[in-house]
Amino acid sequence: MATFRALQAASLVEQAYEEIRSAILGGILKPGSAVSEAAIAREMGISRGPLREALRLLEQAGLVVSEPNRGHRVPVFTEEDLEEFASIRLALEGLAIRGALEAADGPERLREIVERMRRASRRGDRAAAVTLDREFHETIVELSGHRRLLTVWNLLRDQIELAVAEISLTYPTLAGRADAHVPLLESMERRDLAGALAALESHIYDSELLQEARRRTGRRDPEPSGGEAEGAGGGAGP
Amino acid sequence: MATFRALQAASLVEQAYEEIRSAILGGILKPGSAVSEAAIAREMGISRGPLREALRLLEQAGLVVSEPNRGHRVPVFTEEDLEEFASIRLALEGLAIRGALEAADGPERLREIVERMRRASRRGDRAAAVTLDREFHETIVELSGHRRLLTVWNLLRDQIELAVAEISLTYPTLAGRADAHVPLLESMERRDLAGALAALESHIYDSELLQEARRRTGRRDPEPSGGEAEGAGGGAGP
DNA sequence: AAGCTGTCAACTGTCGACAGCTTCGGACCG
DNA sequence: CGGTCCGAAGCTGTCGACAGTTGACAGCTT
Repeated sequence: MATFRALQAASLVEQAYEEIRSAILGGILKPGSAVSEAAIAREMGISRGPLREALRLLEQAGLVVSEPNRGHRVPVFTEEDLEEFASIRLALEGLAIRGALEAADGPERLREIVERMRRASRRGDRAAAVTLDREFHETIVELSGHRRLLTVWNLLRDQIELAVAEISLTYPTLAGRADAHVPLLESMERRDLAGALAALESHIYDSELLQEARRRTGRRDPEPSGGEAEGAGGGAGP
Repeated sequence: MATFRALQAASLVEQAYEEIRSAILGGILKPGSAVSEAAIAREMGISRGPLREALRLLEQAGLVVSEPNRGHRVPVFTEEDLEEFASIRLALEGLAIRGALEAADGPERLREIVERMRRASRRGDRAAAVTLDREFHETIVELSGHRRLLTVWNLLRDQIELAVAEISLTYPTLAGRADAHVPLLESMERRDLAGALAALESHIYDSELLQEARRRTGRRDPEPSGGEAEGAGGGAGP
């Protein structure tokens, strides 16, 4: 068992990536605002080369958008984008749950996170609650042991977080955040795949935020006719 | 009616990206071989700056891997990786099918691709068959009208194609490629969601290639108990 | 006054050069 | 003869500078 993990001099590209990423997610760089190479490079005291590479990566991750010769900006997301992200999340996390159900210590780890989340929202620590929310879902993906899935999910995560942050600026309070995870958690503790998928779906699709967003845009819930929770549909598995 | 279409100077980064990408997918850069910045820059007659950016993008897309101060290489995939990709594909394309079923001209466009694929394999044009295979699945994703899904899928597509190309070097023939798409196509023509999902699952999971790969590694089919195709991905978006 | 054209500042796109790290091969020593 | 040390070569990581493009503004023409 290793005592120390390998240290690694983070390259300027990685450092710049992280710095800009957290500035965007932290709301320091506001949606729609320009992200100037030259200005940031000056501020960080590095040359533009590494910064350009970092920006290219951020662009591929969806945290900035760019126009040729016009520079980079923080993207502006709409409620429609949230719907798109929600459906992808549902597909990917649904896949993750299947794998996570086979991890012995899965429910235990998840329950602990929910507990911490509950404490955080009880003491009004909004930032911690958001972090724990992300950690909950990330843990499910990790528990699945699916390396590529984790990669893809990570790439989407930041983008989703940014979109949520933008939209949720208008709806300040998200009280029962922790409780929203309980049905999913309990299904997983029962090793109930179908139930967990259904719980995940309503957790993601029927979140306060999306509900509110739909209300604002005056759209109806998607698929009013089609079976919505057929979660464990075609049991045609081999 | 405009007479001229907008011109756009393709940046060296994009050109280099495309060039290297097709060299990797085309097998000119072999799995495991080094991808040297300096050498390629010399060959292309450009400086290393744009090339580095292109390589960073390729890295994020999974077409090259890099170690700090050690340079870049074409990754070597295993049969296990194929399983991972298959499950992600299934989740994402399952989501795509829901949206694609609402596109009026969907089945028509897909049927035409299958026809061309059939003709291609009849005349032994392997390259065309592979391209059409990819086009078939890409069309499904496009038909869904889900922009983010298309982005994510595109990012994975190259990686999957590379993995398949590497593994399939050992199994040269893939005869009935076109026919493998027929059950899925027919389910979609009947607007049968459950059937289409099941067909997609067996198309992806029971492909000749994966079967053979499993045989070689001596592993059993994954998840002998659980249903695999009820892909979470609930109500499709608008 | 309206529209077009010329100019300008700021920015991105690209380049060549230097510094540090890694690797490989040969010289040296036991 | 084998192991170790050292230096050269090649590579990546980074930098500062130059060229090309863009959008805005001022000035001219009709």
